[in-house]
Amino acid sequence: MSIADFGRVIGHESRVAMLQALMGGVALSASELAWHAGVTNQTATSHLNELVNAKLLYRRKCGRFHYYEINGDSVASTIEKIASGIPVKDGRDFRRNVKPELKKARFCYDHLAGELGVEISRILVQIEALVLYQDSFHLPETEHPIYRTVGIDLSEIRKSRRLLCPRCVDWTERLPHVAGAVGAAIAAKMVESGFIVRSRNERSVKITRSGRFFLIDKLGLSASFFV
Amino acid sequence: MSIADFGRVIGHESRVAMLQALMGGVALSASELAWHAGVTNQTATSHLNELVNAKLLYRRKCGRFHYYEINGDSVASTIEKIASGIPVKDGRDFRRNVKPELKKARFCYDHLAGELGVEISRILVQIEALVLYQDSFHLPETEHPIYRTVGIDLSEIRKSRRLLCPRCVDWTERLPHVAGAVGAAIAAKMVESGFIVRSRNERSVKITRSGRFFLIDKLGLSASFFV
DNA sequence: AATTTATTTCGACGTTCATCGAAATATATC
DNA sequence: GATATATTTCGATGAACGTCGAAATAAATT
Repeated sequence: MSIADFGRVIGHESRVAMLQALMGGVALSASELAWHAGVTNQTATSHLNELVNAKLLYRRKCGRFHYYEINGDSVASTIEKIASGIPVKDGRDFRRNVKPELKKARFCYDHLAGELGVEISRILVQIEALVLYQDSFHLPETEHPIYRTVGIDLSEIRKSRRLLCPRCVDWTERLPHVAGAVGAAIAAKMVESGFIVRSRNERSVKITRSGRFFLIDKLGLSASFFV
Repeated sequence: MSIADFGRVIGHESRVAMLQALMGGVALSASELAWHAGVTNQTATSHLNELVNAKLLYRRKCGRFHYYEINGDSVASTIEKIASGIPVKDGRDFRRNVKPELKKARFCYDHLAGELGVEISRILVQIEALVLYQDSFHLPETEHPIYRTVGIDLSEIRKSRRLLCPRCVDWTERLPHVAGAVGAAIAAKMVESGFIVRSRNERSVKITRSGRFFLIDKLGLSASFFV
């Protein structure tokens, strides 16, 4: 593949957003990547086909889910080199301009991101309801009771062909939050229980009063988190 | 500049051809780069403006000549990283498919390239009519008599605002040949003297019988060069 | 078997990009 | 001053690209 072909493939924000979402070796599904790129699934399919044909991404099917990952270290390091080596017009840290409500808590496709997503993930690891092993989340062999407390039946979730708990890198916090079936189940159950509500712009999330109580009392979040 | 912007800028063969012609730190003029890219000067101007705006190239004027060079080591190393790190569809060495007559001797804009261009440059360095210093050609302080022998008046050429003897990297030989005012003068004088003639396709060059005599007798090329 | 979810295919539409002929401008040379 | 060379500007043209609605396909779930 020539330099020009490579340039052409990465020369669009949608494809770059997908690549960046996958940096760090995680696998994400087509719909999740469509969300990250801010396009419809049809457009995402078109872009993903190009990335796979260019051998930048690797695709594997798992039931009806199509998972994509970066195709090797050399691709990742090339993207990193471009990101770090090219002259910038504007060196400002884009994170300074994130709306506070998006930074605090928001949906990332169908799971939680932002400070809330990161903090929940961190606490689940701390109480050993999740294991962070070699930069990836895993469920422990013995089911932690917190899932029942929240109303999540892990044995049912385990039956899914969807990845259970891939690590999603938070673009505002630059720390990981849990995605996949477990991440989605946590988010769905919190909506169902009235602990969080989606805001009108469908991205940011408001934590309700009962949600605040639940997060402090049951999950052990610090009260200072809500200041 | 974002990854996508960078990708878009290098995502066309014409701009990549210009960047590649400039790898190694040489400076080439707009018309020379148009030639390398295989486009008209108007098209080249458009592309060069983009490369300069993206801060990949640096432009400086010298009289009516506009010279371009790679804008720093980080740009060069990023391009090299892309060239070496990306997955290739077809690993064949493209040089295998070069027509023999193009490989042997051809014009590169207005100076000689191919085996002939490289060999003439090598011999000029050997007899100290050119100095290869820090990967660049230079004229020696004392004018070498070979130029008068060929019919070239260096004192007149020195008056030109054009670069005298930049190093042009031969894409078939991967060795340098001399470009600029000196390179052009050598080629022009050899045409004028009937030592070489342009072929009908305007790229390859045929060495005439008298040219062969001249190159062996006056410049010291080995007879085996013409086998 | 019916319904739902994930993804792809199809086709239309609008935008972006790269090209060059003609003409103009800037910088020499004669 | 006239002419030549290097380069740019202008405008038109055609190709390439990215989008999504509608519909279809594949793999679940009910």
